[in-house]
Amino acid sequence: MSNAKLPDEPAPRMSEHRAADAMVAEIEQDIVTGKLANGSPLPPERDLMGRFGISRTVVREAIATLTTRGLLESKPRYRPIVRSPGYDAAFSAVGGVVMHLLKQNNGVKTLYDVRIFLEASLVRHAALHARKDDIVALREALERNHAAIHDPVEFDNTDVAFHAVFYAIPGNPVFPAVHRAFVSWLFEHWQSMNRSVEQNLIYYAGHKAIFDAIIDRDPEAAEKALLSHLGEAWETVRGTF
Amino acid sequence: MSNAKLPDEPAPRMSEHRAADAMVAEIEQDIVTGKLANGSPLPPERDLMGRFGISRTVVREAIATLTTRGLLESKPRYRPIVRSPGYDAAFSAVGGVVMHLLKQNNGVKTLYDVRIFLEASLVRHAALHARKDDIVALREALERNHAAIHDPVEFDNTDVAFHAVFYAIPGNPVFPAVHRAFVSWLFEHWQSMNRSVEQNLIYYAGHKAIFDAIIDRDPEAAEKALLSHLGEAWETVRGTF
DNA sequence: TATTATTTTTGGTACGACCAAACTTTGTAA
DNA sequence: TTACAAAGTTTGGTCGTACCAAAAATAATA
Repeated sequence: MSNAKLPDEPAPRMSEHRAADAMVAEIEQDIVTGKLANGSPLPPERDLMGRFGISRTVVREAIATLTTRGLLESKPRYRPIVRSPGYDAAFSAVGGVVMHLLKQNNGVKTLYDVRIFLEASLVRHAALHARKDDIVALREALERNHAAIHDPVEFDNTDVAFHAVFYAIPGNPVFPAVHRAFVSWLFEHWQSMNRSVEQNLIYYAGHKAIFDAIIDRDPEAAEKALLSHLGEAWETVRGTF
Repeated sequence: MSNAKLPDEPAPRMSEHRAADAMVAEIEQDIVTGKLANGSPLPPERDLMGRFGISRTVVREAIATLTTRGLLESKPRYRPIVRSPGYDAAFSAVGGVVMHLLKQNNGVKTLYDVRIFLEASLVRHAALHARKDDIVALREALERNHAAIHDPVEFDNTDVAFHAVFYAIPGNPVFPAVHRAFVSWLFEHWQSMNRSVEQNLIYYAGHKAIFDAIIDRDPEAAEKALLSHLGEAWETVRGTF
């Protein structure tokens, strides 16, 4: 809430100053300007403390800050890796909180409902605005899904991939990122359930119904099919937590 | 040298272990179980280091971790405040990354488009499913907006409040949180522009058109009105960055 | 009782040190 | 010459101590 401090010049404010801010700001610049290439490791902490004239304590704090901002990716014993900010980074930053939210009352259902709402809008959008290549992508995804009906693992993958197409159609990079976030948050909750072939057939039928409605350019039917499909899916997994 | 030999842990398990993890896990528990009440301050760092048998360095690192997870809210010179995880916390956790994303190519437009997409779906939903009290809330928000046409600051507030109603109608706590996030991310980019009364009249007319469509239970008209309204708004602010 | 001065607490930062894991270089055998 | 293992060198993780200044708490005063 009140911690939205923009990286502005610290001229007027003073008491709000943190020693790590200087390094954070500069490294931030180096990353967005490409001076620090994406994927490259951050210089050693001992170098940084020399470069900025700060103690290692502060260097490490700065690194922590940059990590939470998604500009660095740091693993336990390794050098932090530079990451240019992206939409996926944004969502992965919330992973920690979301885990708690999912555990509390109706947390999973609440998030699943959001997914339903969004995806219903997306299929409606697809029915209205999907272009030829979008349709092709959908058809191919559907066929791959059909071909994997007897392969539990692959069916899940093609299932996710089919839905992913809808998130890609608007052409806005936020939606695919949202989808990946949904998958990573929700899927693992019922990942272990053993799908039967009959189950897969039902799911595939759901996908097919959505696809057909898209072909027919019928947003109402598409939305209805999607709602039905996701409703079924929920019923089969609601007991797994 | 003369340092007393600390009892080496006889069970140094896997190498993936971080010293701060123990404290993070325990405090996490204390927060979700309410042992640490929401809004209360975290115990002093020096107490924590005694309680967990770790150095202050590690205590501070644990605090940083808990902060990024949205379980603590720490201001520069003050004690961290306990915050039970909520959907708003999730979004504020991404604030840092989003700032960067907004600065890059079309960042604001990309996010604004998402807002348009979502809000279009929300007004459509409202047209179809709004209940009496939802309509009442909308009407009251609209009236307050009308009454504030000559008050630039208050007009902005009532503007936001009117749109907020749509995010509240589905009854899913995620949507209001999304709305607040949108506002905090997008609004400040054009907050400073001086609205004229004529401008406000146009905006109010947009709100009114949406409201009327809701009353008519006409989702198509509602969506169209919303699109038109947000399109106008975009045109007036697109130059401010 | 309200205000202000004073003491104590506590977070922010610095230094220095040590360990163990990761990274390099070197040495040796095939 | 090459492959691989041993030895040496970074470098991140953690600890401990110390000091300062800003909060918080307490005492003094109008």
